Amino acid sequence: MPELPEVECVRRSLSMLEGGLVESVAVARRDFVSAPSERERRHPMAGASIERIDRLGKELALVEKGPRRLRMRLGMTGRLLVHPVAGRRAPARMPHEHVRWRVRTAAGSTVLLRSIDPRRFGDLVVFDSAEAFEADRRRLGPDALAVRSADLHRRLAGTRRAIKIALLDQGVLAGVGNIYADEALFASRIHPRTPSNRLDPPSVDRLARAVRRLLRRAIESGGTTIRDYRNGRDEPGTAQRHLLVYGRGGHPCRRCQGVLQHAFLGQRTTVWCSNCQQSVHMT
DNA sequence: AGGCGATCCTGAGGGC
DNA sequence: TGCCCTCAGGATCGCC
Repeated sequence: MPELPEVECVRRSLSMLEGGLVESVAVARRDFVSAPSERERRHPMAGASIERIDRLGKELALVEKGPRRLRMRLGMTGRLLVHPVAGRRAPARMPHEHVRWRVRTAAGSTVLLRSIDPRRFGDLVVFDSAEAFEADRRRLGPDALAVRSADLHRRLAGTRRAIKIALLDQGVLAGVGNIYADEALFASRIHPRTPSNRLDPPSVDRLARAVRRLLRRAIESGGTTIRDYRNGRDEPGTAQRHLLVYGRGGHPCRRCQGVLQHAFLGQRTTVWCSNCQQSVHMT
């Protein structure tokens, strides 16, 4: 469920971990973790000296001052929560808490990082080398927050798939999900069924600008919370207030007052305004 | 190549 | 109140 802005807000809320040391790890659900060895699967990132938490698209990575990398994907319902540990007693396991790390921070306090994911569409993957991690990351296209118009145009020129489908393909563009895809297409006045390779450079430029602006503003609002999303401090965001089309099928368009259309496209609910987004005429 | 369906799961919300 | 059905912010795989 979290898309790029939500994942970035989680990343920022984990900043106190940078420079910290992983003192212990407890895995409650081993099938939530993949790793190159059974030992690492049982104790992912044990003993790591944390260099930083980084992000590409919707994927986070815990990077140690050593060869290991932990890829963290939140799927639809994943959360990463950090909170201080007062005293020696560890808090009780939360429902669907699959892994917890005890971290001694650079500031000298002790915190708990917990991975919680009810639906388990997310996952945790340990890589034993920077090279293996980088190879995995090559699946992903450019980060949507900084995508260049010319780059996006080149990637869309090679496919006839509907633009809505292409935007959701993380190999084309990393970070856009169902909410921001619909919002960006509305903002740039592009019909979701438009074949990607039929978008001219000015249209792709409007789209790229809309994607960057919407994601940036959503981050500033702390992300979009429809139901589950919370950052690492368990705080919801407020970007849902700015949504113009997502979840509004059948309701009036904010721009022209016409009725917003909705249909399934690529197995995802897609909402658009057939008056404002006319780049393809329905047959 | 790409469209489609199934799959992995749990929980919230609506209708009756 | 309770039960059943539908839907959900994601990603992958196999089949045609």
